[in-house]
Amino acid sequence: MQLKIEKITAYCAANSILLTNQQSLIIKIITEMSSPLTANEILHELQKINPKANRMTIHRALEFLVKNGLIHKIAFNHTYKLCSHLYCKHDHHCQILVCQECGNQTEIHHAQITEALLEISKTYNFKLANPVEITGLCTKCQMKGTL
Amino acid sequence: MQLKIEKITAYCAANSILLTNQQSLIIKIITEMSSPLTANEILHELQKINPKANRMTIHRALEFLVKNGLIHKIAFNHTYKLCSHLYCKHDHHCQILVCQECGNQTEIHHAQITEALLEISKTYNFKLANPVEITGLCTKCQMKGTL
DNA sequence: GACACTAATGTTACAGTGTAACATTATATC
DNA sequence: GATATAATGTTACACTGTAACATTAGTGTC
Repeated sequence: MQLKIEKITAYCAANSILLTNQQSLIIKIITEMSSPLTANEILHELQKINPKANRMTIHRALEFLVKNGLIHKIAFNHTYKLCSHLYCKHDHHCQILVCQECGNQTEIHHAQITEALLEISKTYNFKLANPVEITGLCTKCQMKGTL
Repeated sequence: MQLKIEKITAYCAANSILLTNQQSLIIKIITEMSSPLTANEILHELQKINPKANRMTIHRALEFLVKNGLIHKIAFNHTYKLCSHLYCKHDHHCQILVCQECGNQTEIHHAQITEALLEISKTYNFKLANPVEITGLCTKCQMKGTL
């Protein structure tokens, strides 16, 4: 965990990103939680430290963090998670397998898809954002369905 | 336009999907609009015909239509659009380029990505849903950004 | 047709996500 | 310290979606 925080600090320094206290707190909350969090969940955590915090606090910070590439927003279930660029070697493109049932997310970096995406980007003159969300059913939830 | 409606009817017949009047109206609204609609936009259209219609009406119908493969829900900007299976030859997998700025959507069927997705599905035992949303900036909005 | 049963729809109330507009507080710069 | 700028707090709002229950419409059985 400490490792992740250190990498975030290093990343910010390297990209001259200045985090305020509140922004640091929020990214710390996201880092420390094992699963992706919704804005509300982050808010509840933050309010334990800063009772004045409210929705705006969260959304402004999240917008900032997303814009600076520190976290991903997963549109499918409105969750936010640490961007893996910060603690793995993969560089640019990532894909996230999102389970429609349980919301579980698996971040992958698949060369074949990445390559295809780059081709699409050229063909359609479409500037790719990250990550690509691939929705479906995880192994567990497929099993549940057949019970 | 008429063509699309006919294909929908044929698809429903072939898959023994029975649409109620209201469901038919809603899919007609989605079909007739050129761009993907939000639930609210569909509601406003529907209320012109059925003033009693409300949010529940829409969401129940949309859920039904999504489940039966007639329409896609685009999580990124909460819009619904006709599923292209109904009027094109492509069979299973489709990808949608969603512009983060203007919301414009381009549906594509890219063999390379489809192939990669099938591989991922096997590797991770992940049952794919449709479509894959690829977010980014469309050509127009890239231009705007540089002005 | 009367009845029961089921599915669809209407109604009300709520929770969650996100933004706009403006007020206040911190922070930096001179 | 005065001033400008950025961040945060506050209030109010719009939109998306669901839960729970009431009502209506449709279907089959007798």
